[in-house]
Parts: sequence; structure tokens; C-alpha cells
Amino acid sequence: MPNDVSIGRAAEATGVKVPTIRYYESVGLLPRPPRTESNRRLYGEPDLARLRFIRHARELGFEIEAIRAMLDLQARPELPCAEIDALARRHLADVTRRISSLDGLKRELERMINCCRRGRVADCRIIETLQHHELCRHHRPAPDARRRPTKGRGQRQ
Amino acid sequence: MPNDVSIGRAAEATGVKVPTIRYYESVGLLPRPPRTESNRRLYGEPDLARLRFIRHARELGFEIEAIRAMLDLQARPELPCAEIDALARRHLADVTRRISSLDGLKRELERMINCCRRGRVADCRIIETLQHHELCRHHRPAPDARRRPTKGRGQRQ
DNA sequence: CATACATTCTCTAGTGGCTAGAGGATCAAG
DNA sequence: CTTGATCCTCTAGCCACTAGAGAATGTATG
Repeated sequence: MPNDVSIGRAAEATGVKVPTIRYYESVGLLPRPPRTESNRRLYGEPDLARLRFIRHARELGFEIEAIRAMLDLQARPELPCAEIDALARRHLADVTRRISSLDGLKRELERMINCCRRGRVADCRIIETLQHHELCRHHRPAPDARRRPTKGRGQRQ
Repeated sequence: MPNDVSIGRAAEATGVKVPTIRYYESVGLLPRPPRTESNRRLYGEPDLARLRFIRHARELGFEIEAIRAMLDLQARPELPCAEIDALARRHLADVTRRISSLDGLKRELERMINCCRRGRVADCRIIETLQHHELCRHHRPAPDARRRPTKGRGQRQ
């Protein structure tokens, strides 16, 4: 395996798509690599390792900023890893919250589907269920309370 | 309760934020309401019901386009509801997939955290785990296969 | 060597589902 | 009459990419 590879080979080797590699460079997650005399990027093994790290962390749902923090910490191996540990724990808590939320959702969807008599739209219980919030598991909103904290967005899986 | 309410009252009554109501109007999910002579929107009970429907469906993770489809179907109550049923079933399958994916992720995060000896970064197993893909549950990529279907993004919960 | 096709470059714009802010008009209460 | 809340439109920003244009190189084949 060659020491310096093109962006296409790097994409192949790491599973990160070519435009995404360039995107990571543009947001400073990946250092600007040296170029050939015809201006093409050349990546070495450390870059590939960094890309694999980023990809894996993204697959695990870590945000770009969290990955940036981990990469910064990684560059200072003499520091204690409490921060990374805390990051992972926060993320785990978030994942757990999302799972339980999805579980409730799944149950409600199943109930909706079971209620559907496969008749006409006029009798469809799914639509009815979606119209009347009080039929479902969500707690009723207090008259002045603001629900939907609008947090925890933008992550996949 | 008044028959025609301002956008702020509508937001209060439905739990959909004011800018979000305007956004829904801009993308055609909500019809353009009549206005006062000073150009302010006036919503009636059917609009509020529609907004509650949209909000609930969004909370359940349905995409805007799916909601649009349901609202269109809702307007033709003589049609069979097979489409809505299929929509809900597809969505349920998606939710189930996301849950199992998150479950795997949760297990890996727990393992990572358990491996962290809370020592120095140099010895942090979390970073190590994230660097070496072969340590984790994901199947190894075939040399020419494209993983990460990049589908199922953009939904909350 | 010529040609064809693949890869790469930079740049801009689009995605979804909102959210934030500017700058101005209007309303309700004291 | 003044203050502050609410409303209007419009534009831009968010995240993490993805898609496409248009041009320049690289590689494989005849």
C-alpha cells in the first residue's frame, strides 16, 4: 500500500466520501494535506487514521464539535481523559433518552396501525389519533408551558 | 374561546411556535388564513385542529411530505385508507430500525465507558476504540462496497 | 500518440425543518 | 400618550453534508 494516496483512495480506504473529506478539511477537522504539483491532495496513513476516527465517531452519533474536542484532547496525551469520559457519558445519556422516546413512539404507531380497520379514510383511526392529542401517551400541556425543547437535533440514527 | 384568534393565540393553543406556523404556511402545509384589516393572520378552529395534527405527527417523526400526504388523503374521506396504513407501517419499520441501531450504539458506548480507566488520554480506551473500527460491532467493509446509505436523516427523536 | 473516460479541482447552491434577527407597523394596558 | 407586547416581511443561519457546474489533470486502450 502506497504511503501517499489520492483523495479517492483515501475515501475508499476509510469509507468517507470524497466530498465529505473535503468538507472536513474545510471545517478544520482534517489538516490541509500536501498537494501534488498538479494541486491534488495527498494523504498519508495518519490522515487515514484520523478519517477513520471521525467516521466511526460520526456513525456513533457524536457531533462534529464533540469529535473536534476529542481530536484536540488526543493531541495532548498527558492530560487526564476525564473530559472524554464525560463526553461519552453525556452522549450515552442522550442515546438512552432517544431510545426510550422512540420506544413510546413505536408503541403508539403499533396501536394506531392495529386500530386501522382498513376501511375508508373517514373511519381511519390513524388520522383520528393524530388529531386528538389527548388519546396518546404525551402529557397534556400546561396552558402556559412551552414544550418541545428543540434540543437533540441534527444527529442521525 | 374566540372563533378567530391571532397567530400568538394559535401558537399557545397548539404548541406550535409562531415562526413555525408561518413556516408551515410558506410551505403550503397550512392554508393562508384571512387577515385583519391591519394584515394580521386570523385562525379558526379548523386551522387549530390542522396545526395540532401537524404537531403531533411531527412529534411522532413523520416527515413534512408524509404529513402533506396524510392531509391530502384526509380531504377525501371516501377513499380507502390503505395508503395511510402503509405510511404508518413504513414509518413503524423505520422507527424499529432506528431503535435497534441505537441499541447497538448504546452497548458500544457502555463498553467504551467501562473500558476507560480514567487515567491519562494516552491510555484512553475510548479513543482507541474509535480509532480501530475492527474492534466494534460493525461489519468490515468490502473493498469496493459503499456503506452508509445516507438515508433516514433529519428526523428527531 | 490520440482519444476516451475517470478523477480531481474550486465554487456555489440545495437539503430539511426550522430558528434568529432586522426593521418596521400595530395593538392593549396603564 | 406612552410603553411594551405582538405582529408583519424579509433575509440569513443552523447542521452535516450532497449535488452540480465547469475546468483541469490522470489513466487505460487503440
